[in-house]
Amino acid sequence: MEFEFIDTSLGLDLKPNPPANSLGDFSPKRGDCVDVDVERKPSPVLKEDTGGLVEELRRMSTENKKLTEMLSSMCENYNALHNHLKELMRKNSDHQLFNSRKRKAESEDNINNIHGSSGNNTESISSDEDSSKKPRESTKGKVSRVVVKTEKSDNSLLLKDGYQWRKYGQKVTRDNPSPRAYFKCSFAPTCPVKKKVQRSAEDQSLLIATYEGEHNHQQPSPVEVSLGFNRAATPASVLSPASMVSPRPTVTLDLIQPGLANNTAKNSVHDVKEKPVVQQFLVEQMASSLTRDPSFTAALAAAISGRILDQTQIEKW
DNA sequence: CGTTTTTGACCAGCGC
DNA sequence: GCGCTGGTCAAAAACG
Repeated sequence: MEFEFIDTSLGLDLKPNPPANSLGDFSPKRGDCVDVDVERKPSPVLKEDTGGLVEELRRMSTENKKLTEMLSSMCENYNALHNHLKELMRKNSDHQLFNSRKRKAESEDNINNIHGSSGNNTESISSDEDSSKKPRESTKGKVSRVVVKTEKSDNSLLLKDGYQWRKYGQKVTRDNPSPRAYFKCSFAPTCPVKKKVQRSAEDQSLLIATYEGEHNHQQPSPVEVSLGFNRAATPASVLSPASMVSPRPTVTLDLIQPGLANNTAKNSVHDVKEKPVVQQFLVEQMASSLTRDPSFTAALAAAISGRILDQTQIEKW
């Protein structure tokens, strides 16, 4: 599985005939705006026919500029969020609290919490308060807990983390009124990894996922996930398939930056295994919220149609 | 029609 | 041994 960037594009090719200047660097410049020179002299023959078109072109050009400004504003917000995220992750790595609250002589062995936090969706390290497990479970592989902040309205216990899970049980536990869901990794038949997901008793918006064992296979690629390898994903958390379908280089967020998950140099862009799940959550959440925003999609559609129209007009001239 | 989810039943560990 | 509890199984239902 080799991908360096998480493609959050909406799967829309904004450039029927892509110019040299690509949007790929996610830093929109004023120059990206299609500044159609509507003042340039049309031929006398076309003058009458194109009067209305020129008017429309002018309007679309204005609209285009407006959209570019919106995009710039969005980029600024994104950068601010990104910085905030980095700040939070740095704090989290400083506050790795491992509680030794354990029942009886049960010696906890494999608690590996290497997940960070993100702006909207928050994953954080937590003590293993669930260690009141049967001895047979403590002999299994690694146990890690992830806390994910979800929307209040999202009541599902389904959690998209890049793997394919099959739910095999649900139980209401004594210490928490919220039911606990049990999942097995179903991407590989022999994968022993299990996951328990339960809402926090204190904060219903927090989903606590407990992972047991290690995957004996690679993480499914986004394409595989989009093709239905992750059907357990809830509609509220799943990324719009449109963002996965475009093979062309569109707007791409490079969220994988050294030191984002931990500060070691080995956490390079190419090291997919080290990539924390949280980054996918963040990207998916951002893309999801964007695609769910009717005003954004409407503006996007207007921009696309404007560009296409611009393109055809330029070609005609 | 194959896969996934739901849900009641069952099992095993633990405390009394 | 009994009851409680967490975890798993498996048949039925739901879904795509």
